[in-house]
Amino acid sequence: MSRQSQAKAAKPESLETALGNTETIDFEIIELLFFSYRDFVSDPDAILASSGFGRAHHRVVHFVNREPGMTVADLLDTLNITKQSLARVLKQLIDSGYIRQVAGPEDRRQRKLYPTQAGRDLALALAEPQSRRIARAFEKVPPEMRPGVKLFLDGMRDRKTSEAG
Amino acid sequence: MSRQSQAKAAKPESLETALGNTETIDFEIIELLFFSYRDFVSDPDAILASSGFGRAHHRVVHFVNREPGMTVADLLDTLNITKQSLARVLKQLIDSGYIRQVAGPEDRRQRKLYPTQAGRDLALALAEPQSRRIARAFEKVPPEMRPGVKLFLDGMRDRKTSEAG
DNA sequence: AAATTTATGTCAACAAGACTGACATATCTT
DNA sequence: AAGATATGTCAGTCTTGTTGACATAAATTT
Repeated sequence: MSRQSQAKAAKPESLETALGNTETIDFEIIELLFFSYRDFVSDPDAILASSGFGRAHHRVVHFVNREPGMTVADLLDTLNITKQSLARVLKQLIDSGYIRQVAGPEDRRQRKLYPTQAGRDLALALAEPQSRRIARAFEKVPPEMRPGVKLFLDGMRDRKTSEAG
Repeated sequence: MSRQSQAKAAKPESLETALGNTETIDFEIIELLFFSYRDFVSDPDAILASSGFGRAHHRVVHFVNREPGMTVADLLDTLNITKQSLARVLKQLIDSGYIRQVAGPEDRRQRKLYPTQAGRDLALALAEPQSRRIARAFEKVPPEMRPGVKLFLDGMRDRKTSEAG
């Protein structure tokens, strides 16, 4: 935290002065992440708008499709939201026939989640434009550099401290 | 809304069946984008929580720092939100002394936006953990693949149809 | 000069999706 | 039998997005 800039009180807030550590900060990638994510979620948003669902529903349908049989607790861990937040959208998806619950065979307190056919259809419809966008973006990357994208994105995730945390 | 699933009443919804086009859809990158962005914004969120600001304030402070002198209209184009949404957070940032406005020298209707020293400090404090996360992620990418990341992220953006749209 | 357009601000109402806190129920574990 | 765990639910709050309507000042057009 070297805020040396405040020390030199000579100029009274010169307008054009930039940040001190500008050189060391990767503003460009920060912005690219913002813009790319903003546009990445805009595709499904348009589809969801017509069905009365939102982004939260999208996430639930996506992950239940990706891992059929996952429990409510699994989903909470994945989404990093509270159970009250999840409950609202999950209930709507169950009532609308996109997802159904089955009591766990071992532990009957658990509710294992499965997509219905409508749920699979919806997940696919939402993933399609996103996948097309990803394919388009990869076309601009030289083939030998493409594996780096996945490595980078994976490296951006928090490392799971499985427990003891 | 083709709810064909109800038509074929043969199988009573086999539980484990996955999506039809699973092969053609890049679910892996879709998820990596979700997880990486989720964790990417968690760093500044923690800092913002203590100052009473939110993500919306972060974006404004960031872009005004990146392009001092930008107008309100510029900011609206960048953020893709309504002026009423922007007004709320912008007013708070001005009242709190993080951003100030100057009437445009050519067009005096415009309000050119500049960060104060506090605004620059805040932008830097928020960018630092994000930049460190990005640096960590790049370490896992072979150097010759690194330029591909920027190309990919840029390719994910919507193409500006400057006007005529 | 008058009319219109543009840039910005503001009031009011609403919605999605996150949060906290409290409490209920069924089931598993000790 | 007692306690812990997985899930559900009620109720209220906050942030951040939306729409619609209207106000003001300054620039542009007629």
